[in-house]
Amino acid sequence: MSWSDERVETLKRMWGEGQSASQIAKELGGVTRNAVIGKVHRLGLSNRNGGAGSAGASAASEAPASETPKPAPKPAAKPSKPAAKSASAHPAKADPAPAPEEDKAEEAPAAPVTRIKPIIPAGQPLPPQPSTNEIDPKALAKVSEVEKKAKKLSLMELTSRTCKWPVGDPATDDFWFCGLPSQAGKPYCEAHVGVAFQPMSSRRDRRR
DNA sequence: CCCTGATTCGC
DNA sequence: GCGAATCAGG
Repeated sequence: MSWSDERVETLKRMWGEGQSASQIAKELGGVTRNAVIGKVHRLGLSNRNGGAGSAGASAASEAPASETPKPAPKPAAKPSKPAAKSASAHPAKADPAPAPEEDKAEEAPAAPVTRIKPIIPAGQPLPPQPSTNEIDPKALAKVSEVEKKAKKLSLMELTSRTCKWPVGDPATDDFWFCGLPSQAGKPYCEAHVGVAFQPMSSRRDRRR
């Protein structure tokens, strides 16, 4: 397999979308993630800058970017999920979130999305915006989505790499663990890691 | 343990 | 130029 123009294009696109090298390799087929990474480097787009031509030119100091101009209002999320405290306090409460349909440019088989979630106000292109953070709304939305396809594992079915996020009330029959694949040493899947580890900022105190 | 990207170096 | 092996995190 060689790096045909098309393949390189796909590589660039996916890399730009923030896809991991292994994902790209899998998509392209016939190459390993090493090959992908190697190519990425050779193309000089190892860093996620690439974009905006402006190659070379001054490369002295980087803008500190004190504040990201994000006009996106915060739709008072409804976080009932507990934030991992010190080293105890396990979350054990789940509220019947409506599970909004989050749709990306991924393969969406047949998702009758009737309700669109206008998180982004301005109707601009909105390319793969890295977004500094802003996990709250998104993370919560993802959790809701995730809980829909959670494997609902029982305690004994949990393995080293299954998400151990508890859902439901342990006192009822409606209790299970997420069970989705956790990634690295973390006890939770990506989505739950997102809510478990709050930036320690955000709502100082909750209204109650 | 699983994953990530980064780098090296023989080809 | 290519990519497996290796390195260095998480």
